[in-house]
Amino acid sequence: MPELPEVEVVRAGLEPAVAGATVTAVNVFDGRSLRRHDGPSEDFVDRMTGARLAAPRRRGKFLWVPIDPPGGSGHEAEALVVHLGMSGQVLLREPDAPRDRLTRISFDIAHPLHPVLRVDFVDQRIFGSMSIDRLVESGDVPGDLVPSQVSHIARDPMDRAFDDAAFFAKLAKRNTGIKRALLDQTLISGIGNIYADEALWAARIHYDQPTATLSRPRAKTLLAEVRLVLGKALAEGGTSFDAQYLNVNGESGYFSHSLNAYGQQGEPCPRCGRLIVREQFMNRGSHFCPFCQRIRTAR
DNA sequence: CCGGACTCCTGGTTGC
DNA sequence: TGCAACCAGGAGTCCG
Repeated sequence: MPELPEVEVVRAGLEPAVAGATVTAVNVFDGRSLRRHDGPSEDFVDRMTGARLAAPRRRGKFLWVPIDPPGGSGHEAEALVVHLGMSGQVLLREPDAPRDRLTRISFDIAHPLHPVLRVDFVDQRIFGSMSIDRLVESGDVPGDLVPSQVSHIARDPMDRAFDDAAFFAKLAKRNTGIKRALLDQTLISGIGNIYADEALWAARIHYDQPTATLSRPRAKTLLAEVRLVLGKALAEGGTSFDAQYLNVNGESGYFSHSLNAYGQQGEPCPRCGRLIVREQFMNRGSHFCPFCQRIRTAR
């Protein structure tokens, strides 16, 4: 599932292609991908056609491209918001390249510095979406704008303005399990099931350890491991990235060959050799080492 | 505030 | 071989 590293790879790859480009045509093949757009498909097409695109931005798993609509000034700031959901991909293609069967939305873009390109939004399961949204003040950093539908999403741990101390304080006040907290995008964003399991394994913390009983040093270790695992994935996603084609979902985008816990049930724990277990938790799988990762009770 | 259930959805895999 | 059931889960909403 696309998590922070995969979305960041898309953002970075998209940037040189779309920043400064103009949308010359929009095709909506499946309106269900506009579920989060406030208006019909025609409205989306009308407002995107002719729009000038700025450099894409990201918070957590949300991606957006600020747009300058053809109308010009007087209009409030807007952005094309992209969420990849479970299976979304953004592909940059030559204008005449064949389309993926599961392409839901497609844009033709013209750029003053390079040839016309096509941007395809491919999404098998349609949990992802595109929408036009207005930009609002993020609230903590003046002048920092985010789409209104992203305003409740916390900053992600790779964000310079992420406040470690505030995160630890909120964590301590929560009355819940640590994995639930890691997956709560309003507390810390960008982490999904894969990297949650990986970071918890690295920090030797059980997924259901109550947040209130997690000592400050262990919480610090966990946040450091979160950043480490996201950073590694980012580096690997970056190396396999081909400037011509952005591929989000493919196995290549994930550093599946370096997973220690996720999907490793039945395999020996790389640290202690005991078998990794998979348990059902929060309607999904939780993978962990039952020896390295035990719930610690406060004494 | 918290957690569980439910919704969106389809391709690939499993099981009979 | 054929087909149906099952599984994957990000995020929002609703309810107890």
